[in-house]
Amino acid sequence: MADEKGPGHSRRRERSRQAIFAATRDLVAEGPYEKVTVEAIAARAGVGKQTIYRRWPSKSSVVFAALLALSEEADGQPPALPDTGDLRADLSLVMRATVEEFADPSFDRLIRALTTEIANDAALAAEYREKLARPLAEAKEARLRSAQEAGQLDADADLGLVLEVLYAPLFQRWLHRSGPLSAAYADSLVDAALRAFGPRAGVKPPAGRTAG
Amino acid sequence: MADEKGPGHSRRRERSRQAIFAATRDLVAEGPYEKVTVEAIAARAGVGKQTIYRRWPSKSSVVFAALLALSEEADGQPPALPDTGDLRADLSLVMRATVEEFADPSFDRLIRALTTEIANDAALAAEYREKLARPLAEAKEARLRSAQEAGQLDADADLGLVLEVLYAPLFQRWLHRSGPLSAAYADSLVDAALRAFGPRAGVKPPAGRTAG
Amino acid sequence: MADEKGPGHSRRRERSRQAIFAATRDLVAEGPYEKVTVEAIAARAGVGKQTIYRRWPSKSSVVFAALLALSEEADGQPPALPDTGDLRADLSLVMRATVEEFADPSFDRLIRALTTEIANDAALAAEYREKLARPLAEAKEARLRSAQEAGQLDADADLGLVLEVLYAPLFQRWLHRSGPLSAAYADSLVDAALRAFGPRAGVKPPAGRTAG
Amino acid sequence: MADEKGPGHSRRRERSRQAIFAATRDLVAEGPYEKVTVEAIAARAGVGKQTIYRRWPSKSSVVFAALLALSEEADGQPPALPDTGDLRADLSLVMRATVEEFADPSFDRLIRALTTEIANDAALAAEYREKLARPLAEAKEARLRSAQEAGQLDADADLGLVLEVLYAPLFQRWLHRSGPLSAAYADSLVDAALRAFGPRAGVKPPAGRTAG
DNA sequence: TTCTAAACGAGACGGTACGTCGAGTCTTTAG
DNA sequence: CTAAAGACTCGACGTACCGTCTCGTTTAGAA
Repeated sequence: MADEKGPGHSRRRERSRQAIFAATRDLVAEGPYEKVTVEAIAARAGVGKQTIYRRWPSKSSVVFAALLALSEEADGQPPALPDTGDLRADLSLVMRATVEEFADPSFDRLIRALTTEIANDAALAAEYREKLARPLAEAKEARLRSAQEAGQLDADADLGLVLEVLYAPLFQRWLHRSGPLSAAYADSLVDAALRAFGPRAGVKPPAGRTAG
Repeated sequence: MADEKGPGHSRRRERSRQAIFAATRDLVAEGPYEKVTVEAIAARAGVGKQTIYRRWPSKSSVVFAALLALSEEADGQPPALPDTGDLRADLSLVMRATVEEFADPSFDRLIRALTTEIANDAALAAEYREKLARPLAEAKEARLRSAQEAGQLDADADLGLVLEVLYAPLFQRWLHRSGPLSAAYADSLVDAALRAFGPRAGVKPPAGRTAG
Repeated sequence: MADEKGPGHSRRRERSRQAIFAATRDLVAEGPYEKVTVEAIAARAGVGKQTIYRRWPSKSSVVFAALLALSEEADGQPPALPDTGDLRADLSLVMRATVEEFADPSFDRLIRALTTEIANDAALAAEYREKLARPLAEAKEARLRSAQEAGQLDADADLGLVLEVLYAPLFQRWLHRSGPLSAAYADSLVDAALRAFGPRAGVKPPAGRTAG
Repeated sequence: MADEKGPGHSRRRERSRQAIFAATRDLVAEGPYEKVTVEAIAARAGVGKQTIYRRWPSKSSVVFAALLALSEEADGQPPALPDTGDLRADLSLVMRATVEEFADPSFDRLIRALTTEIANDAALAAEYREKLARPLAEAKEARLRSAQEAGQLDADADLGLVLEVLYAPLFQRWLHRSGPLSAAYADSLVDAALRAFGPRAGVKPPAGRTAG
């Protein structure tokens, strides 16, 4: 599964790989996306263009791989969300953190680049879902499942849908710059989600709570 | 209201304008977005490149203008949503229609191009919100307000937020191809929105409905 | 002979004609020839492009006409060369004057432009010969004929050839910048021509000089 | 002597260089000079435009280099003129050959293009003198010097001037199309030059002929 | 003096070529 | 035997002019 190159050119290989990723990330974070060219990446990484094309088929792929690696570095362990038992508080915390991430210009540019590449390339989109979106979604769903089991969410709730109702409005506002991204906005989305998917009073009492 | 070009080779001007828009739309709808070049547009429109650059500063602008014009043609009158009095049914209808639009490959490519251009150009994004998104949002909010007045939505509901909860998940699924866009999905979003923003049972009974 | 325009918008016509010529000459004299464009001429002359194209078929023609007009202005009367009776002195004077003309940067650029246009356009070349070169050559030949009759040139000398031997080396040096254009050089050409075409000693004694 | 490019993709480089030169020469020889565009050269050579611009700064330079290369190919050895001992005959031969060259339409266009480029670009003119004109002039002067030593030319004659008197009239007639280029014309130039620069009878008897 | 028709200035138009840039490929040389 | 270096083909970029084509606007002469 690992790279496991027979001889030991591994060192060099890995060094240039990291240099390419770093250069890519810096360029994306720094400036306008049209300045992110393969030539600029190669130059900044101190690498030949062919060393890039040997490994990735297109600029999109490099950018994508660089951002993917970014999140993989951070995630030695799978991402986990806080679980204090207070679903509303935990969700609010996470949503507010997301809002703040989007406010960082570097992060903004990084994600905007990623989104742009993904939007027009179905293969990349699939890889994105597999390697980035899904693990994150699973971590989030885990927290929701815990809440569901604790009767804080409707037993029938589709947890994927809950996540969409929470995050998609945030994402869309950010992408289209169609409104302010504030803590209050984050909370209002948490409120809406909890109203939509919270326990339905009197109708479906949480399992195992029969003896009120 | 009309073009009313004071002086002008108005005929020619308008003809080439339409040709440019048509060519742009065709190219975007037909094929991969990287084939949509200013040269291709000019060639297909039977127009000099300069005629394009004289009017728009960038490819983004032309594409945007072409799609904008598309919607302006359709909208002699402001868009209006069905209002049968049955909010759930009306929303379901509209959401299902949206789902179907996204299923059309031409429309898909059109909107994907628009989204991509907008994502990386704040000025274009502003124009998009002003000229395309807002009128549509207002029409939708009008329908929701009618429902609110009829007590089918909570009186305190932020109608913009309701729209986001309805549409953003749909949009995100489509953009990221992260799940099927089906009628059932549309309905589940309507359900969620109505649970989140429907009248709060027993708390705020709809005005004037005391005598059931 | 004259333009014989049916009606007579002559004043305006003539004004713009002069403006075009002046603008053309200024542009040619000022700067690099590639900056001499029809658009630049029209702009500087305060004239529409069509006013130029209505009268001349190409940039070459305008430039040519402008320079032609320049020499026609000067030449109310046909050009005449000094005839003091001393052929060597007269030729030296004229050749030295030519050398000095070529030293003037404006004149240099003017003639260089003219030469360039003429070299690649046989029709223009014909017009040049007819309207500019021939009258000048005839004036010069007249002076030579006078000398011939005075026995200062061989009676059989081809006067056209004499002029070529005098002027062509000068012209070529100037065109190719292949050597200094000096008064001494002018004189050495006069010497050579006189040696080549002067009276052949003892063979054909000048008429009427029998009694030395 | 060789290009000696430190590193080098020499094979490819040389192949494309030759292709560019061939294409340029063909285009110049074939047709009107305004059809000789960098794009046309690149297309015909099967080469990217950038490969041309990487090596030469302007169309002029390419054309010049192509024609220069043409003459360098021919001249493995330095050019030499016939020396039969009979100066008049040798000059007549060479001048007549020149006249015939100018009669060839391809050669005519080639030289006309070269002349045009050179006339308006002092740097190119310098290179032309250095690399094309001078070697040729030196070969011709060598022949004249031989004649001078044999007493067939005046000992004081400026050989450069002799060449100018011989060739400049020919060149000018050709450039301006101001008269027929014939064998007779060539001979009349030889006659004139020999009269102008031949031994001055009785004044300076040729060296080494003391014992007349 | 008013009317009429040409020529006019202005400048947009369909084009061609410019010279530059970047994508992705290919080749050479150094390590 | 891989990687840096960088030249290569290709094709789009955005600009400059070409020569053509309307547009109103003078303007001079005829009515």
